Amino acid sequence: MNQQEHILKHHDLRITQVRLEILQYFQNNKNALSHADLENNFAKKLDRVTIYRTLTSFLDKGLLHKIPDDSGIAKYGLCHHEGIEHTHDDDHVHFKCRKCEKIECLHNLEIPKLHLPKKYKMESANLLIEGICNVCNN
Amino acid sequence: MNQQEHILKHHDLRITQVRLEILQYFQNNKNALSHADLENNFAKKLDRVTIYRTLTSFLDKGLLHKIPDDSGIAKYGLCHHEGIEHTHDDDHVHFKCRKCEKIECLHNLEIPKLHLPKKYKMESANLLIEGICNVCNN
DNA sequence: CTACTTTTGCAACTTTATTGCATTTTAACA
DNA sequence: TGTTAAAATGCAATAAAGTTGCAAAAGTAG
Repeated sequence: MNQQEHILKHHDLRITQVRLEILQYFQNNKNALSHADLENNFAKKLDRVTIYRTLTSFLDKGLLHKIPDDSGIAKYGLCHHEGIEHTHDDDHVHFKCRKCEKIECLHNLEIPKLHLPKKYKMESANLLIEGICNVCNN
Repeated sequence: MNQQEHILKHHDLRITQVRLEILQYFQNNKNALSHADLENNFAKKLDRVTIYRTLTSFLDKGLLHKIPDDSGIAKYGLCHHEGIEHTHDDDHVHFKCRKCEKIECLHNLEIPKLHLPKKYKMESANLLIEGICNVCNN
């Protein structure tokens, strides 16, 4: 059983050709991907609906997370605890470049603690930073 | 000239019946609103397209801001410097309730400073916190 | 009031996402 | 390994979200 198969198994997902390919594509790509990105990449090869359903099941099983974005188009990124055991990391920092429009996860950054108003209970947090990324900043 | 008319004028927007009503609706509603929310509220009264275009022009003129959300549906909230002069506040903290699904702006909170990796330039930041809001937390 | 510009509503269309169902693939177990 | 039950896939149809072009109506400056 190779690495990807292991990851699927570990997330309680059946091992299928489609899932292996989509997982691989996410692994090869450090940026957040939308359904449209996948559809283009797998043009003719995979059905639109299959891609939607694969994204949904990856999401349900905690292999992917949704990335909040103000574009109005859902984007997804790998959760970075596929290796072996790890508690789920609910907090993410994402960076969206104003120039190239790409979104990436900044895994090494932590969201600072914050004091919420009374009776609010925080369960997760997502910080979206916009600006110019290291590639475009020359 | 009443308060709303003043706000429109101040944002370089023509004063029209449609805009006054939509602005009023945002003012009466402390939560983030989607196009669908407006469409329901103004059912039959306003055209879908007019609502889209009004949202867009409010956005362009800085009267509304988009709220990043992982639902894949664009949401909008009032920028809180309509009163008189004020520099544009690019940073927002939003709270989304897992129960009632409502999103609200937490105006009094500030996003803590963060140290970005080399060559990244930050221009704005949006923090989305999910959990249970004060109303649902009983 | 007039002339000009912007906004609105309608119709058509594109893009994004969902649902139902028949067929194929996966995985468990004899 | 072959058989079977359950889940995944592809296709067709449909729904929901967002956009474009154009003519009529409303707003604004002189």
